[in-house]
Amino acid sequence: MRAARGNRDFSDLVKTAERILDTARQLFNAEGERNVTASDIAVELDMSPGNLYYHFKGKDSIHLALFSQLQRNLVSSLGTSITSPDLLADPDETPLQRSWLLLTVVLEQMLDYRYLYENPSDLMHRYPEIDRGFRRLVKLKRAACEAIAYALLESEGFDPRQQPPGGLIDAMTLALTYWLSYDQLIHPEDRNEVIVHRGVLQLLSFCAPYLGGESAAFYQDCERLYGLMVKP
Amino acid sequence: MRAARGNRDFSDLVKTAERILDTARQLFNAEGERNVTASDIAVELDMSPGNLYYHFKGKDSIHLALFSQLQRNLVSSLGTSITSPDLLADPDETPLQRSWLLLTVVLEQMLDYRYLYENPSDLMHRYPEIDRGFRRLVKLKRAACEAIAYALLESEGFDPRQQPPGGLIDAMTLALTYWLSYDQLIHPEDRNEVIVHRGVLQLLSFCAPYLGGESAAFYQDCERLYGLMVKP
DNA sequence: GTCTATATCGGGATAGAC
DNA sequence: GTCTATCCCGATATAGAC
Repeated sequence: MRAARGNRDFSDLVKTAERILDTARQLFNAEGERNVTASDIAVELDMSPGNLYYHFKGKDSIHLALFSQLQRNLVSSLGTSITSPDLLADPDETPLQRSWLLLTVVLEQMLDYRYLYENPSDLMHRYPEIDRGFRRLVKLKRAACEAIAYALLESEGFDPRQQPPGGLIDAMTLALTYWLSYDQLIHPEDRNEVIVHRGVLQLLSFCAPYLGGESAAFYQDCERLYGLMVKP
Repeated sequence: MRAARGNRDFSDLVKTAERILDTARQLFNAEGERNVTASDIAVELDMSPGNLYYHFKGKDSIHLALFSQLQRNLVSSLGTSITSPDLLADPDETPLQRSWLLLTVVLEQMLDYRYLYENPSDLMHRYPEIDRGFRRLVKLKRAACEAIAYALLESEGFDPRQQPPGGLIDAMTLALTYWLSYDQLIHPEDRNEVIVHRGVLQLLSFCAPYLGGESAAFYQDCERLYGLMVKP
């Protein structure tokens, strides 16, 4: 009985901290980070502000904790595509299909922390750690985009020693950083899945002019889907 | 003498209001909008907070005034490319050269109000007018990008009735909205002119795969310049 | 761990003198 | 038009009881 109680207390501690982070993240996404106060988070959790400060020393430590969550997620998903591109070379899948999957995962991870992408420079200005981390993440994204572009182009007979077309990598990285905000501007009402899907297609479309052959068929399917989704 | 005095007072009024807007804009750009208080602006102008409130009813009205400045500028520069594309058809210039000039002007105008582009959703959340206006501006940019893309592609024999390649217009609009923030992330130390120049080339590069012929030569020059600028 | 109460601070905004 | 003084409020943060 005593042991059980001890376990429960410990798991409660962990669970409370997690619940705080989760609720904070959702509020940030919904209301905009600057408009959410520590008390707002506490209220949403039916919890006193004092109690919240027991777990996290104010919004600052919440932000740092949330950011390292996102960082872990993205490093894990983006990292594999760069460090071990061969590992992903499943013979059952085309490079295009693998890219499609990777980009979908990354955009979905970003979606959970979208508040970070809506006002990046404000948060970067206030938290040097986030500043450094965000820049690192962009570099990581850039490397991943480069890997994807090379994989796609090589699969179409592009000479791997050649420079990729000018601006291609930056175009992809730019879109992989700001797509969520941009699409939200154009289609404020659309559901998240639609936004992610459009983003993936947008990303892949940058390589389209350089593709021909088998992958082109897959891409045609994508574009057809895209067209269907945009119209209504 | 009395008339002169009256004129001076009036021009002082105008000048003070202008000076406030100008200083506020520069502070916003330098420190980040959320980190600049009304007092900060007053201090920078060697002026009391009370006096500032005489001219503008707080940060709110400053923001609205600054935004309509930007809006006027962009509507004027972007508008002509859409409403009267023929007017710009100076026989001495290629469509590529005209596009280059237009995009340079637009990015420079944005640069003066870059704080708006660094944390757009925060400002949009707080000011409904800015929300509506910003979305309108994005639509306007999109229309201008479409006009540019059509002009470039048609000059290369592209069938005007055909749909432009999927994602091309959105790629350009995305870049024309977020380029300044993105390049700042990658090259924090670079001067503004370099950032603008790189942005223009990035924008034009989206149309590059579909170009061949005379304009391609001009574009080659651009890319050479681009390469020179990125290396050091 | 959780609560209530309270202290503190900074920015927004106004009043009234000059 | 401009200044000084002051008020107000909301958000952060802490103290101490339960």
